[in-house]
Amino acid sequence: MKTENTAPAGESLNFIEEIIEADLAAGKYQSVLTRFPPEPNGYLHIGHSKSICLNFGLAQKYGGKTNLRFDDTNPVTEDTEYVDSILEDVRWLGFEPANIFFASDYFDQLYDWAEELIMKGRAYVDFSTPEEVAAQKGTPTTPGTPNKYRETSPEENLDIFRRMRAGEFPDGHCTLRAKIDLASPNMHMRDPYLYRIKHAHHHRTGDKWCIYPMYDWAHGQSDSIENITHSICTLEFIPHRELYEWCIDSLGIFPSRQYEFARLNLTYTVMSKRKLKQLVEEGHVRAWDDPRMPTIAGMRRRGFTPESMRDFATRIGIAKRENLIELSLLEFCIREDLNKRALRRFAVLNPMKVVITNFPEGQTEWMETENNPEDPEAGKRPLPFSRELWIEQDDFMENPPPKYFRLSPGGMVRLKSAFIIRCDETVKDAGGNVTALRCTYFPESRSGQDTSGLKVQGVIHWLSAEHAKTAEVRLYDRLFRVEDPAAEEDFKSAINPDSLEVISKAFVEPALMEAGTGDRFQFTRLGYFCVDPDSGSTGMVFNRTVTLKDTWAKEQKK
RNA sequence: UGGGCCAUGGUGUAAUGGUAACACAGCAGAUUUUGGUUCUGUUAUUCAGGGUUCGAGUCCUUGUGGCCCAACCA
Repeated sequence: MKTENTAPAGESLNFIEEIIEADLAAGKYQSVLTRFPPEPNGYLHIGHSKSICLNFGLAQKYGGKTNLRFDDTNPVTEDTEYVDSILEDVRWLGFEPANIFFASDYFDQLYDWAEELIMKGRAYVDFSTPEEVAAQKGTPTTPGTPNKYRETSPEENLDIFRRMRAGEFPDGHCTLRAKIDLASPNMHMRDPYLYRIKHAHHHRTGDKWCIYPMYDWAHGQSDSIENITHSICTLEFIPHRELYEWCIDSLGIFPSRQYEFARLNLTYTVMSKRKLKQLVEEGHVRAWDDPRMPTIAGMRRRGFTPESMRDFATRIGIAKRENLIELSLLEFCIREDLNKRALRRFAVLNPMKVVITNFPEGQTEWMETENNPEDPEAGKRPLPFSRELWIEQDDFMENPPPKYFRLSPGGMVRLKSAFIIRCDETVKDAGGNVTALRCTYFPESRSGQDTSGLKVQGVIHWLSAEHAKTAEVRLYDRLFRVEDPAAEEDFKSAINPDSLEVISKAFVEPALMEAGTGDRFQFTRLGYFCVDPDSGSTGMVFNRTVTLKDTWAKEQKK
């Protein structure tokens, strides 16, 4: 019993919570309104999960609300498939948006504001090519130079802009640019693009528009329209903040404010949508929801729980420092969650036949074993024991090293929840490989009523060969061989060729055949597994979510 | 070489001028019919120099290092 009495340490806040509490204390806002603004051009990944947990978590903590807003200003890369998956993923994580909006809901308003800006003399239509504009922008160390379009009158600009909207010009013919400061040390303030011409079909507005607003012209105003108080994004948007505020100030609208935190990086993982998309499209993984992918859909299929992902998000914290989180923390989170909840089942992945020579043929004796030692309420289940069994190949060694607790010639081991057996004889094939074991069991060593007086160090799992069913089991390993694949010259060269191992004929308890898609189990001594949606009439398929901690394997590597 | 952001154990995150802590990882041990779980112990931290102060991880200053910014992407 601990008697130490530490002072009631005040809860520590992350820097965004500090800002919010200061704003609330100052009466700046009555309540907190955040938003999660994904672009529907790919699937959400665990980095987005960090952002979702932050935005929704802040709102929950301070009695506010969070909108889901699809940032759909670029019709050529966006698709409703992604809209659907994003909404599903947000809800699966356990959050319900207060509103579901689209930046495209605001296209009319955004357009009107652009005309307003033109009439104020703060925007102009530019017919320069992208190359010309780049040259005119200068470099970070040299100021840009204005071109003739910068001096076009508001009236003429308005006329041309309206013709842009009317579809008079082809793609790329001209753009609308803000007239700010070509000498600004912030490159984003050197007359940024506001609108570009794209004769493209939009997933929501159809063919209504042939000009589309750029991110910088859409995002801050969208926040403002929704009265977002704290607009939270990642570090790379810091240079955009000045422009974000310029737009809002120029229009005199609700002053949403932007704050930036460091995105999540995970060891042995890539986290950019572009790279993830590449993995999918080039077939390095099967799909966006491949269980090896760090996408929310992939992790769900892999067997992660929403609870474990939220727990992970809180444990990694929020700060402005670049970070690279160790995968072991994620594994800890899912193991901790599943250890308490997952029912135990026996499965033998790499089978070795064991014949109990002193057990009668054709006879079955029923054992009983707990469903979850961490949860007595989970109850017990019967387990059939018979003359021929399957055990794991790893649980037998002909020439064992010191401290090997499992079965070896002449050695004894306990079959969990059943009997102690002794290995009397090995059966070998022509190549000298051990193919089966002939063992003796000790009837008086029955689990729970052991009067044998025998002591063994090892306990292994097993399955009655007569009763076992077969299933496919997919074992996953990290997708990359190096800690930071994104730092490689070519990240794909770091792909782990052994990230998937398929065991097409593993043995499992009969009870497992009734499991439904997504059900999670601990295969005793092996790891956590869940039922893959590929399961069906042709058989059950299990995905390994994560192994159990294995201090013996670690010892072996030394 | 313009501007911006950042710097605390191996990895993250706290400490809000007053004993550098928590988690993961590591190591050692106890318990265990999962080499799991649980429990105990333990290793290891303020980028560098200067300054202010009774006292600096924190404030000032000069460096150093890392990251970001010149897409008709977000």
